[in-house]
Amino acid sequence: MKEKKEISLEKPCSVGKAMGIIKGRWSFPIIRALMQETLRFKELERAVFSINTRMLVKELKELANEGLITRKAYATVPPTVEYSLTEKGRALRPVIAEIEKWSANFL
Amino acid sequence: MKEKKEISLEKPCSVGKAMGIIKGRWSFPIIRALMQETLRFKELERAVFSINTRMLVKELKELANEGLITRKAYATVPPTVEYSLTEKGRALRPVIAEIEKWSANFL
DNA sequence: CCGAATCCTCGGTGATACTG
DNA sequence: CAGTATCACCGAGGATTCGG
Repeated sequence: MKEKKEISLEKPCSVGKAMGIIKGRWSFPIIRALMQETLRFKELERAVFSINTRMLVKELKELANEGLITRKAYATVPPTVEYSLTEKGRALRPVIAEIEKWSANFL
Repeated sequence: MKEKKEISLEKPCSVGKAMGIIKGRWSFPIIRALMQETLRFKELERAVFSINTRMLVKELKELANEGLITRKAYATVPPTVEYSLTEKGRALRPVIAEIEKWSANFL
């Protein structure tokens, strides 16, 4: 199923694979929003400015698939679903920190 | 000129702008190749595995435009063009380092 | 050797309406 | 509230050829 292309993005230097995961337009914004606290779907939709439902769903699914976030659904009415970062996801904090540092210095 | 869309990618958190620069599929591979040494066009084409001419030209232009790399042409025959990182470009080293660290731990 | 110029494909993204 | 379902678009990316 899916059978992604998985051509060698470059030398075997691991950065390529990582970028393959966090390359999306919304990956970092979402991760960043969850970095502070667990959020529900609607809260995320508001927190990540200008994203729409479809993209949010899609990204959340991908991120969950990569093991960066956890989806927890409660059988309440109305439904409640909470998203939070996994260890793997939280481990991206230093990466984001470095990017922000770079942005601050050169942008 | 150009007048990029520049809609607010997310909250004003700077990560968005940075990602806008390094999001391309080839940005990091190229930067990484140049991190070690100055390279000529053809050398780059070989160093960045599986890239093609057009993409290399395009990316180099964009990166030069963003001030990440420097293009230096010599009027020799045959022509010689060397690309090297600027300060701004080299400053991405810690970012890449963090990504590699993350990759090593979680991929 | 170093690109510029074309043509084309495909997936990421967006808007909107609908459902459990 | 938390998604699914469709339709449509645009630009990044690729293959190839041509020029200085």
